[in-house]
Amino acid sequence: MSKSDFSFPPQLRLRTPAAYKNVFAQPVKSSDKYFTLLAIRNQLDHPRLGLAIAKKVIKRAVDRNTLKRLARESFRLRQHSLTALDIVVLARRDALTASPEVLRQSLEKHLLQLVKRCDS
RNA sequence: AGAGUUGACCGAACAGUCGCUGUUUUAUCGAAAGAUAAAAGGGAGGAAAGUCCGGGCUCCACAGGGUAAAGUGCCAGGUAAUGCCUGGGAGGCGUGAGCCUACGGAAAGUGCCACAGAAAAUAUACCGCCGUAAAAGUUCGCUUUCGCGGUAAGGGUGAAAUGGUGCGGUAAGAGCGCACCGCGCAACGGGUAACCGUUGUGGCAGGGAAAACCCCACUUGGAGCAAGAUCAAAUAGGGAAACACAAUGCGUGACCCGCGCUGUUUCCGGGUAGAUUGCUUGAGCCGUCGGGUGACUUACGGCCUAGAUGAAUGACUGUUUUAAACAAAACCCGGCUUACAGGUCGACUCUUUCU
RNA sequence: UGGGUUGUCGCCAAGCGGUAAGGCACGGGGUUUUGAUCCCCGCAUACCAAGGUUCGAAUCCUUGCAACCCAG
Repeated sequence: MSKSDFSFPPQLRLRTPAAYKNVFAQPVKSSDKYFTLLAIRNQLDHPRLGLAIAKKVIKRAVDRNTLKRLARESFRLRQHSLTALDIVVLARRDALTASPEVLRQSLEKHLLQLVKRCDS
């Protein structure tokens, strides 16, 4: 966390299947009817974000992209309050019908909760 | 003014802040590969969709031929190619502009047409109609019954019944004859052709269905960028190329004929995870002048217009006819089909009114 | 992204152009002291959708919509 800006370079993303597998193995969970977030502590000095928006759950490509953007934006603006965590965001079916404002609040809440739980 | 027909186009715009992703330039670090920073400039569609067709590209197979299978189906042209497009013909719909059509062959063959009906395709004879032998009855006109023969006008069935209408003709009838229409054949004329017109002639024979099998003509090798290529930890063992070639057996990507293998010589790596590449300059776009009825196209000039890889276009604020539809590239093109708020322009038709 | 398969009552399913079997479930009745079993009756409700071919389509053709499988 050397930078003080809100950028979102490739280092802050999960990039390999192995990294995803690691998160899915023994995660700390936080979920509601819109999203399920999984997290695990990593060995780096910054958080990383992964997205798993299933085609089976969200049918249309436009909706999938919209949800991904929401999740990235939320992560980007919150990254300084997050510790060294690998986070994966899973979408659920109800996220399709919810408004962007509700989804954003949901994501913020989950991120804060994950930080609290991983610390404890 | 109203109601339509048709061709083409747009697909919220602008400004600011914070972010994402390629490209170029500069600077710093570095032996290099490259990394970081700054600036400039680029960054989803008309359908990017469905994957219904056609190609490019790549690998496999491949002398070539035959069979099968699949597709297409009026004619001509366009095109890289097509099941697409254009023009023409024929049939149908609409007052019209215009629109629609899987539109070859049913006398090459096989099969099918339930129920009903006499008969569903070699026509047949149930009720009728007509003639007539015999018998019975008789008011001597004829009637009835049962046979035989003729007939396809009428009846009823059915989705569909073996040319239609009229006149003649006949015992009753019948293309039996005639006229018109329809159909077939031939000649001539027009047209590249599909086809059209005119004349003559036959004398009516064989309904439907080929999106039943099929016949005829034409087309098609198989798989797909997760194709494939390069570098290359691990692991297992040989692998590759060239030349020659008889039999058996084996293999062979629809099948068969066919084809390949074994022997000799030469060379040395192999290929999983992963990385790089394929990856965007292309049957490209725009314009002008010619050619063509048109689809399209010759020549010339100009332009570079996404290339990601857990996968980029977003968020916030402000203004404007206001809360902006359908919808997201993943190798690339040409079509088709389907979805779509709202809007712009051109051409044409009909109705009403006015001049 | 590419390749392929399938859609028939609430569920499982048969159906080879001629008016949609069967089983389970469900409802009613009978048998039984009661229940199960068994028997009888019913189930107004089903061919994924829209066009086309045909006299007639669940079946043939075209287009679309869903669901599922495979490669990775």
